[in-house]
Amino acid sequence: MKPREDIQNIYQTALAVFSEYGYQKATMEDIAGRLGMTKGNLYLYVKNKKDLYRKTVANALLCWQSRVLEAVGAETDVREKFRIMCAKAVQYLSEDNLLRNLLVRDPEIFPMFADRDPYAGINRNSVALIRSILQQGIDEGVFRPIDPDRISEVIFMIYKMFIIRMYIRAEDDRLHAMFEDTVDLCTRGLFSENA
Amino acid sequence: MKPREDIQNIYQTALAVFSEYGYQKATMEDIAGRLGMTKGNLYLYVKNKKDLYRKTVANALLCWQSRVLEAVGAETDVREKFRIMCAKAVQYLSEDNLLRNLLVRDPEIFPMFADRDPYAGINRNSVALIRSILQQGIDEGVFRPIDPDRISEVIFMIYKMFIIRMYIRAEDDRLHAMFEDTVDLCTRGLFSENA
DNA sequence: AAACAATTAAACAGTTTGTTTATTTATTTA
DNA sequence: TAAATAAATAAACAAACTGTTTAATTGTTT
Repeated sequence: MKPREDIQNIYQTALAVFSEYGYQKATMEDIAGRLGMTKGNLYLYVKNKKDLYRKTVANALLCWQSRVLEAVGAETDVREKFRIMCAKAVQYLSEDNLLRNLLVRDPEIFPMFADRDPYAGINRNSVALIRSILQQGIDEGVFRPIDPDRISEVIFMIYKMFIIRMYIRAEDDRLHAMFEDTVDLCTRGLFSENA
Repeated sequence: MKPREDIQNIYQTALAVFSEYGYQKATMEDIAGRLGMTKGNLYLYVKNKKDLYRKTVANALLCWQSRVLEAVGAETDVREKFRIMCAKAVQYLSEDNLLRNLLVRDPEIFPMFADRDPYAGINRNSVALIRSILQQGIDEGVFRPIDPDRISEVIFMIYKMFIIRMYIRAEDDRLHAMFEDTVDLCTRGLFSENA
């Protein structure tokens, strides 16, 4: 007979608790209580608190990422793919109060300058998505023949900078406008074609 | 030489911490840290944690109440006084994220049906304000000669019901409209004067 | 009814917290 | 400038809490 509790539900519930209280103040008893079980039972589903936290965060980042992937996949025009990717990445985060609040509480999840990125694997997937769109654009002759490896890292760095600014001050609408400006600048360039 | 820390600042800082984490998870070390002192020092300013919480809440309720009192005092027409009192009471709470969040975490602060009200003294002041406006209106012949003692309790009960509904679901705009409907119903009655 | 699975309740070691107090640092006074 | 006083920190302490494990109980399946 399989376990009665779904691990996805555990991650979602854990996310809510970690988001509200942060890693330190959230207790295994809090999470177990929200799940309607005792903390002893929770240990049958998860290794320990730190592992639960790490997996909870990873799960949330993956969900966010896969939503973007899905939105992009629905497009055919490579330029639209790029624009959709940029727009949805930001939109889906702004809609996810739990993940955003968690990022506020634990900025190390998504560091700007840290030596080591705890979720590097997941972020590499994001870079890979960017790279695949750039490559497709170049192959179709719709994008200029830039270095897709390097430029995908650059785009991810810029994107990350905006994400960090946005979740710190979610209500600053100027940031959204500036982000759109940046997408426009990257896609259409600065120079007028007639110059 | 007087204490270096202002008790009002302590209450305001404590409110922020209790609001964010709730009484249980908030620690004296959290509060002291926000104040830039050690928890040992904090005990020179406050008796103990429970006492600090009680006074912090009382202080927040008094601030809210005195802002309403001040807005009402600026009016001369008794009908406007009544409308302003109703409107500002709700508006000031909706603007106070810290107090509202604290009420969400600890509904016993402002109970609907509890046997005992922990802040009865402060709430009696609110009832007294309502009563004084009703009495002035009756004295001036502008209000119908209702029982000011009883009706002030009734108005406070209705007001409390709305407050509780509002801080539980702060984003439900229908409640604001319904509250205004209620104020209108109370002030102008249901029957048309021409009937 | 027995076996197995899932969960709870209890236990435990380590950590944290509320509170107090000894010590140190800062300020004032003579 | 030294002594006295005030304010704060650091350390201590008892109690409570927490992460984790395990014995006992309850639920389900065979």
